[in-house]
Amino acid sequence: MTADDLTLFKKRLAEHGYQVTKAREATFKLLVSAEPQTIREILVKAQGVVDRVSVYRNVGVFEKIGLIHRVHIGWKYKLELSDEFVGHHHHLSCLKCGRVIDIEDEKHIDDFIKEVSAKFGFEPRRHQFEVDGYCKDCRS
Amino acid sequence: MTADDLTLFKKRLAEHGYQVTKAREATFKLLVSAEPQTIREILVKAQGVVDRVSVYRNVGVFEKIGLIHRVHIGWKYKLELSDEFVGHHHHLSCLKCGRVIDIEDEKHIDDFIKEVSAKFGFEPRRHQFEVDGYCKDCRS
DNA sequence: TTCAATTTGCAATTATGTTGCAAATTGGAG
DNA sequence: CTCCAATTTGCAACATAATTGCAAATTGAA
Repeated sequence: MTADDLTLFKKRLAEHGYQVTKAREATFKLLVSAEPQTIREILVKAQGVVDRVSVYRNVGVFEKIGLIHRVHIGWKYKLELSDEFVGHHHHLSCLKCGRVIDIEDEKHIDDFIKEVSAKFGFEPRRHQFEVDGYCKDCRS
Repeated sequence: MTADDLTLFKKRLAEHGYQVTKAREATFKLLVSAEPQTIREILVKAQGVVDRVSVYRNVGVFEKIGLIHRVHIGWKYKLELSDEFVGHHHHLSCLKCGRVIDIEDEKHIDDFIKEVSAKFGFEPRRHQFEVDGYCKDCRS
């Protein structure tokens, strides 16, 4: 993670009236260390450093202020940094090996969202797109 | 639900070597009664009729043989009948009132999946697309 | 440095999902 | 229709995930 990421992180917390604490900084760094990852993976890494409960609570805070979001990959959800850190993208998720491939697209998806939102008078805020299947190495 | 739906349901169970039981039929009817809905909502309705454990087990069976699938709406997952019952579609989900609007699209999404799958040698099996935002009545 | 407000960690609780097993149900053979 | 092996059910117990109350510690602003 870059120094800028950390600065932005602190800025966002302050903007929303949250304090910058050791637990929050540590938890954020765990989130950045690999992604997307499950809450379970984060809890394991947090062992002895940040309490389970604080991890849950702060992940909740981070989500609320838009620092991270949940992506549903297969059954479980994983946590991922928000677009301002990693850029907007979607996922190809391998059903066999679990590999996640980031994909970009603004044309198809955004066009579609605009079109359908206009049709229903809907005001879109977030979207998620995910494709499950078999990656190059796992297809038989 | 139509009589045809029930017939198809029984046919699919038989095809996969599963018995048609009262618990399964009751659970399927609960699934059809509203959708998409959370497992929790189904468990409440199943009170005194079908045991928790059997609901979980049969929902698992239904998923496995493709009668239903999970859709991730906001945080939670909901259960929805598969395409052969309700047709392939996606969702606009209201962050305020929870309303779910079904939307159709084959052009944008399918084109994009084809394009990106070819690029990465990926073999797509399922996909999910969801837009969260505010519906006509809830936008301020 | 001081202090009110926020946040943390712990213990306890609730929610969600799973497993083993005896009893009941199902569906096919006769 | 009756019988029976195989499947399925419901119960109790267990496992895992997430939340809550509260005293003690930390934070940041004066």
